[in-house]
Amino acid sequence: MLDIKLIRENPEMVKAAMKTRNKDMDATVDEILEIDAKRRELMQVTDAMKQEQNSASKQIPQIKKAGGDISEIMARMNEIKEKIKANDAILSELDAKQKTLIYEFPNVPNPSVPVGKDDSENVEIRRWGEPRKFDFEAKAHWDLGASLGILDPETAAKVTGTRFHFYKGIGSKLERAIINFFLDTHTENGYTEVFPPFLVNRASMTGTGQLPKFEEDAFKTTDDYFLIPTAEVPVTNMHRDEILDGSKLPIKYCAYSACFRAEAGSAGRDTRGLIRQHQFNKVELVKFADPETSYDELEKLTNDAERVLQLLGLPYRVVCLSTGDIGFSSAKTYDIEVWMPSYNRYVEISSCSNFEDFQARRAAIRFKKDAKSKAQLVHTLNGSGVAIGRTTAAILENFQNEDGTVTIPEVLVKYMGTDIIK
RNA sequence: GGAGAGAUACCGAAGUGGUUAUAACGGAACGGUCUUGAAAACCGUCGUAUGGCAACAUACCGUGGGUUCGAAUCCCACUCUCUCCGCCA
Repeated sequence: MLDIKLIRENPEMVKAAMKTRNKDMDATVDEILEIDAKRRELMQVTDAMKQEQNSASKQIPQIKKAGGDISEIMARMNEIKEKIKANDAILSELDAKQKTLIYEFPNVPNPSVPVGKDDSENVEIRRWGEPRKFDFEAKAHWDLGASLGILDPETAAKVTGTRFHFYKGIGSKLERAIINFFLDTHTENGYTEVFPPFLVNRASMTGTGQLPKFEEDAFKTTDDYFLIPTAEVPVTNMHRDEILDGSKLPIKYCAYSACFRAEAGSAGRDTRGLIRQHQFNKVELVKFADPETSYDELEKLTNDAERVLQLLGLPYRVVCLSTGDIGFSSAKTYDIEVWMPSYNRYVEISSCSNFEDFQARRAAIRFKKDAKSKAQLVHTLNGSGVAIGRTTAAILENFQNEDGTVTIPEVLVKYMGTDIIK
């Protein structure tokens, strides 16, 4: 969430920033400011009454002890008591209203983000590898999955529903091999591996920005636990309400998790294959960084995610999302897109973002530069490193052979115990 | 699932209706004295948020309500943690 002081002091800047996101938030900004002014005014009046109440409460026992008359003071206290109660009720109402508005208010994009109306104005930063030219008719991964007997959406549809998969045999092993390869690569690169809970509470979902605005996108259990849409949620919230040691920054985690997404509003899109599932696997990278270096850390994090694709030999490109396409909580996002022959285009496989202090303010994640300095908000970053299901799809499609077999990338052979799927 | 104990600041912990909750006491941390240096000892400092130009004020004892002129303390509800028993991958 944004700092109320930022909105208070730079309302026009905030309004303009929201317009670059194609969001006219002028009325909301004005409403927030109006509530803020009312709140502060009432707060001053009420605090003064509380002050009177506090000092009177100290005098009462002394007057009583001295045998004085307290009836007059008591009458005044009774009067004040009611007023304070009434004011506090209004104040908490104003607070709640303001909180709702601010919690549902998007982040301000970083000035380096290209201004654009939607994904068509994202800016390509670099490409790696060459999309393969097939001298035979290349199959989509769902067809390969069926012919090789390793992907089974039909049984999953019976057991659960659409947008779920059974992986079978060597296919299941491939998914597992990719997870292990990614975790090994990132831990060798200085990330601490964590295995998080896949269910989190409401406070955690609020901390990273999924709630309250996007509740319909989340799966919720009967006990008010939410299935995580990404490991970003449990891992970032590990340090919720904490003050971190500045000398330990940046803190870097990698985590495997299953991810659960309702995919509300994407009916009819990517209905075949592994691209858009209600449950998918992902290895996530999360960083807690000093604000002074967080944008360097974003570049490094993106490179770290790219590295696993390079090692696999999968062609990809990196795009910087325009203001019209970046997510609610993000200040800047790079998407990594892998070449997917069946789509004949690059498809998102990772999203690397700097949230600046947007999540840290919600989740109260701070750090002290050293023992003497005041606690300040950290910058949080994360990126997929990378999505597993889409990697499986990309491997099947990019490394397929004319006879319907699939060649396993060199780096995965030791995890697979074979160099071919047939 | 049954029984019990607990939640106070960075950590431990005292406080059971007012008159020291910034909060006793101990430790950690920070500054200093001493020392060639370190340790020890001694002295000092050592919460957060909000509002206010400031002086300062207010709020915060797991969370939310209630009683009271006044609540960490009394009442109600809830959450979480720990111990024992049962069950269980």
